[in-house]
Amino acid sequence: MQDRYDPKSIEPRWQEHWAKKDLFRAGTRPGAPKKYVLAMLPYPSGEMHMGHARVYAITDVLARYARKRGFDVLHPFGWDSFGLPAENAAIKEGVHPAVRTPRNIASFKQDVVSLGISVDWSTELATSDPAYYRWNQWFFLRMLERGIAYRRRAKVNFCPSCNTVLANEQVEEGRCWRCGTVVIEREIPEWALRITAYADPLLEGLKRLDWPDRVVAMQRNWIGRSDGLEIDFGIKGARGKAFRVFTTRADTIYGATYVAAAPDHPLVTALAPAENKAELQAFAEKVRRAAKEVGEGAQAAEKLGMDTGIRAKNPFTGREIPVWVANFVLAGYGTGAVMAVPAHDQRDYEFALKYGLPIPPVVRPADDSELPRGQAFTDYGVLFDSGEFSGMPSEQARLAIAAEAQRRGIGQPAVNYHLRDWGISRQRYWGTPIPIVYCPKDDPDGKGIPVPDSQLPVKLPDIDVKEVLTGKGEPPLAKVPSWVNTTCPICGGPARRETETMDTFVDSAWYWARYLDPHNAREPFAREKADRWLPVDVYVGGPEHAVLHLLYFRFWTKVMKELGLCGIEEPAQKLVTQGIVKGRDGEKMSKSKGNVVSPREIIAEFGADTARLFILFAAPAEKDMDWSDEQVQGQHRFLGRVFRLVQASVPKIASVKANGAADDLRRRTHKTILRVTQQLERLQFNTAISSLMELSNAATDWTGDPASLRECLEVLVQLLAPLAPHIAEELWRGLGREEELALLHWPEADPALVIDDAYQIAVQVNGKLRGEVQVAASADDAEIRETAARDPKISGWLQGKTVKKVVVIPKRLVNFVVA
RNA sequence: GCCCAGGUGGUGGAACUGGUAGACACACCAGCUUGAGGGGCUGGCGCCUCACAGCAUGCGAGUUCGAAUCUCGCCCUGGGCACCA
Repeated sequence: MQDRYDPKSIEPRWQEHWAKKDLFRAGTRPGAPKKYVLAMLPYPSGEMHMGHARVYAITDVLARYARKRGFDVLHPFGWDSFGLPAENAAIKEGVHPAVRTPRNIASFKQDVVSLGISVDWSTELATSDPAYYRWNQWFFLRMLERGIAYRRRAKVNFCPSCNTVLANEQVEEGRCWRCGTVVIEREIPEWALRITAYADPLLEGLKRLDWPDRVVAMQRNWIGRSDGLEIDFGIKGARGKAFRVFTTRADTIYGATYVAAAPDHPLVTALAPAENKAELQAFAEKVRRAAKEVGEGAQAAEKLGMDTGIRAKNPFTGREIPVWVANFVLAGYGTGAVMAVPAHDQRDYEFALKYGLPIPPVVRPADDSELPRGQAFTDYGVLFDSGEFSGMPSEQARLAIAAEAQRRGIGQPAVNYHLRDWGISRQRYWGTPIPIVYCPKDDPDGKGIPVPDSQLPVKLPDIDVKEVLTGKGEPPLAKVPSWVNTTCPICGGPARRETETMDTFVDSAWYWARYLDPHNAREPFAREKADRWLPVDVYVGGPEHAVLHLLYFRFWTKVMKELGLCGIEEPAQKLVTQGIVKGRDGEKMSKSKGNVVSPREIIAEFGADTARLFILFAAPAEKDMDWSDEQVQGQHRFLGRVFRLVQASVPKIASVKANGAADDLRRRTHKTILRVTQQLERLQFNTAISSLMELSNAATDWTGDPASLRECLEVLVQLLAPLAPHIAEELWRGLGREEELALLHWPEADPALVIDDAYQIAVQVNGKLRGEVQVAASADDAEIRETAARDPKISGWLQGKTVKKVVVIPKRLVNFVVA
């Protein structure tokens, strides 16, 4: 043991020891229960940042703790190495992504190692490796066979800066999630995955997960299921034609005074009187342009509309009502047309007010209060002026009216979702090629012909970076004729490859399953391994993925189950979303603010153990935290104190043997085992560290039996091991122990020592604290009451009063209620 | 507007299923240590008080012997969604 706490010399030594002995390899305890601890797949930037350090500190404590609890632990690592940053850097600097990426990985990996993270590196994978992405292609082909993957021509979100299409989930307030550029709408053919077919299972599965409420709520909102009725509003002078509308408030149908359709609704274009057509077209064009320009804050836009001249019939009142086009009706949701009930829908109300349309109320509040003035009454209530349904409560009327519509054959129950299918085509180079070819002979419509499995992987071609990665024009792969031009798998004639690549969220949708079997060349992973290791027990990562990655990876799991690859419905049982680490100024760390604190710098200065302890101590895992240099030093001082404590104690305790004394220090020691165990189980790392500080303080003050001190220090080091593993190893050997600390079984609390034989209990008079008394654990209520009443401080408060009631809570308090 | 999370000392944060609010740290103050540059040790530290008492967990009610914790109403902060019919 060295004479001074010097992490710089201790830490690399133990990191080397762990690696040499291969201590963190999964699958080495076949009979033991498994634990799969997973950190979200990082993009390999050249250097780890504090957010990463926080994630890995958390997963590492859990992995190390689980190993010491006897679990067979899988704590894997890999790289999300496809993606835009590498490609953009290539455009700027001319360095091929395939050159830059391995350099970045090596550098990042060194950071992970130097933080002391107990990774099983035999699992390591990189998504840009053809051995990995061939299985993306394989999954795509399986989905194609099942109709889950399909080609569509749709309006898509296009980021002009990233020069690519984005999925719905990748647009935030009308802007690109990555670069913040306002997204524009384009109509481009693309490949999409039918995630909407899984909307209900995705919704259902949320109920059984141990995930943070906010993430569950976000997913639920994102999926956005709404239950309602689709019903036809017949059109005057057009027999058999009708505006089909979707409503969740069928109970208000007697108040529907007009139909509002999306400006480009096909029936409007088809049926509007000739004299209105030009104007309608101009209106539609105007709305389209506004939508494009505004992008965000769309609700602020003024409601605009135009009477189409078409007349429809309200199927319940039988009255003729006008059909308007309105800028607030979305072509892509529901049926692209709504029945407008101005008295009971705020949007319809504002619109009706503006254009002078009637606003007849048909639902009144259930409590007989007045209908609100100047706005719509949108709550459920009781129907009136609604024919045979008058007097019915809304909840009931919704169903009754739907049933009647169904009976008359003009409507049926319908469900709508906010969730859209996942468009995965990207007009970029550094991603998985979509395994499709187009043959003019066998595929004249350009639907796409799947590349046969035997030809997978379709590898990315090597390219001249300057020529191909220009950031402009058609997709980069289209500029590589030698790659684009291929032969048709059906006729063998000339054909062209699909030149777009897959969204990188495909890569991260299933990497966690590939970790189980990263070198399997026959299948994505073996079923038996899936059965052993899945689902992930604890998944740790940033909350920013609440509706991106975390939705896609749930979807992918359901598909994998359908394909028989695994038996699980949900990929991760427990999710921890760690808070962000802010800079010294309390602002989010960013290069432009110049407030970035790098883990490298902290490890170099104070060591990995200090960095880990600080990160874990500063705040509960899910909360944001501010960087504080003072607190970092505090943790460094704590480790220094523990180091000196052990060092100074060694001569005193070297030769003592345990003697089973039940003194204060031993009690404390065993209570601490119990508490820290519970705290780690609950992921309360900050209080676990406080408990260790308390124990260390108690040991420092101890002047009693050296045997108790020895046990205390050994336990202290054991409990510290998952949190600050390097110093723990060093001290463990310093105490003369030779076992592999990282695998050595977690200490157990002696039940006899965690129960005290006397307690300090609080004494209250009328609920106010008036004193404390010491009572034996064996004392019954009457004895406790007596002892408390006799206490001089208390008796003063009781003097001359009548005791009406006494509440005794064993081990805690006595409360005298007096008058 | 809707949905989530959260408001506790100078600061980060503790407080088991309602039971001694402020653990553990940081900062600060006083003292000790004559190798003062992020060193070690001892003590103090919610507010108001010399003390006793009193007041304190965003605000206001309520339930209870007893509320940071439960209920209702409001305010504020952070995050998400947002013309979704």
